[in-house]
Amino acid sequence: MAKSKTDPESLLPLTPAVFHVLLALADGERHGYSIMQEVAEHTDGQIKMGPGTLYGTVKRLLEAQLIEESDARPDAHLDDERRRYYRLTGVGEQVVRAEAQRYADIVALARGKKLIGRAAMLGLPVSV
Amino acid sequence: MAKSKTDPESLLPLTPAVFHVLLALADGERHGYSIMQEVAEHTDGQIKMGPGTLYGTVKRLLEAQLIEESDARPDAHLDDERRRYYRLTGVGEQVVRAEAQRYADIVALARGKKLIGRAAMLGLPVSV
DNA sequence: CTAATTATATCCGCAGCCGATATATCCATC
DNA sequence: GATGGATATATCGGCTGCGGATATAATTAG
Repeated sequence: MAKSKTDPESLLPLTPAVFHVLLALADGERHGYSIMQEVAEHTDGQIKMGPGTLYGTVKRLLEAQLIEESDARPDAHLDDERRRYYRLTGVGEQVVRAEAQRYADIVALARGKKLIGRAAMLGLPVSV
Repeated sequence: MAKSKTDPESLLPLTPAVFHVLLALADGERHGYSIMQEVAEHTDGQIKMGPGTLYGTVKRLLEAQLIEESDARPDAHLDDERRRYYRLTGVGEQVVRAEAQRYADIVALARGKKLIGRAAMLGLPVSV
């Protein structure tokens, strides 16, 4: 019995842009601009998400209730009023977990076909 | 110095459809229809690539010279004249390796954020 | 005070996914 | 040997959404 529209599995696969945004939010609240930076950082600058992609994606994620805006603000002297902070909802976390698992399955498949080595899958430096 | 247009890294990230096709060809020649079947099989039926996606993608991959048509035919009694077999080119293999590595990096990141466990990354069954 | 950076937001061209549709062959069954 | 369903390839067009360009304004650095 599918739980109506909030069934995590039914939302897969995510578009890469959506996945990257959810992934950036997986370890805590962030504002839009810092999501862009985090994505660029974690992909070594290979993927640079432009503002059109980011804010469009955020809008759709809010509508789908995978993320929600937070009203928590940092200390006044660190704050920037322009910022809008977002966090994962419960469903959002389930979805990003499910998608991460799907990615892991694909990586396992690629490993089975000898396209990459074991170290690569562990995300460890080769010599460990 | 980038090697003109055939620099593998510059083609990343691949669209999911392109990646799935290259992945299906990674362990040998296949014809179009069997690529569809392999994708459906390896994703547990979650992803079903329709003919529009498949043949459009194959066409673009041929133009980009990531795959090429093979004229090798199986034994006559196993053959089906309608089939068209494809295989990865050298560049195609480099590209699918690079993309698989990129996926592995993302999975490693997801693991760092505790979204999935270690077993999941190894592609092992999670002790049920 | 000025300029660059930070930060959010919208618009729109374009790529490409994906279901619908078409066509033809292969093969099992009657 | 006819009939039907599965196999196999191919094209078309709607639609989603990515992503660069553009706009605006507050913040920070110099």
